Amino acid sequence: MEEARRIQGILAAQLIPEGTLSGARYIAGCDVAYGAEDHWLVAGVVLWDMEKGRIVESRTVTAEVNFPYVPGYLSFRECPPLLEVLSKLGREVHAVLVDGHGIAHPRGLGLASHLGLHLDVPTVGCAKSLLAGEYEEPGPKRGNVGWIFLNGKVVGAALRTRDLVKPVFVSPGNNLGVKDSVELVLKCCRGYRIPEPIRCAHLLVQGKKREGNRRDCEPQMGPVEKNGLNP
DNA sequence: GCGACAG
DNA sequence: ATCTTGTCGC
Repeated sequence: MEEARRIQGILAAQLIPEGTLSGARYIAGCDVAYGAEDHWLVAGVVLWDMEKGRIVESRTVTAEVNFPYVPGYLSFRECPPLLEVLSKLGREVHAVLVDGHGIAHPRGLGLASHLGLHLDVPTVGCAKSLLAGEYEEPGPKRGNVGWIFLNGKVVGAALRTRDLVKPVFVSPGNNLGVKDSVELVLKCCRGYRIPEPIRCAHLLVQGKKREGNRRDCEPQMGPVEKNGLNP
């Protein structure tokens, strides 16, 4: 693990803290679901069309788990499968949203950042809880933000994506700034706390995991809206 | 040493 | 993350 930590230091220095999203239409959202005993996983990606507000493509990949879950080292576990599934997208991708942190990380290299160094588009981390630093409680309304501070710097924001609902923690991965990252996540939220691309990717991998997990063809009728696609 | 700790 | 159904509230 010391080796991984050393690598994070080297890679973090290569991050680009700025970029643009002008004209960004296709946003990829990705997530990972784990099988029994943490032996295998399902990585999935969904391409969200900002213009039409719907999914235009989705892919999944099943693989073996090759790294343990250790807080602060999530990227070594999820980057490989996520990069593979992302490479399967046929259409162009303008930005990537991922379940986890970007630079709001102990050593400045969260999953979104590590992933971003392998891609050529802006990446943004959107986590459900804080990993490092401290944050100011945002106001109660949708769109309200409270900055996340780490080592005296603003590395992200606690964003209220719905009135009176717990905020999500947004931080740039690579090739984008804090403000634009927050703006993108908010624009992707459609009535739920989690931005649509990531929420759909989550439903996608959960569904994939279940069908690969069941033996017979039992009548499956789930609450998963239309198989996790186009809400 | 003690507490924290993405998914 | 995962084990898991219905239920209370905005």
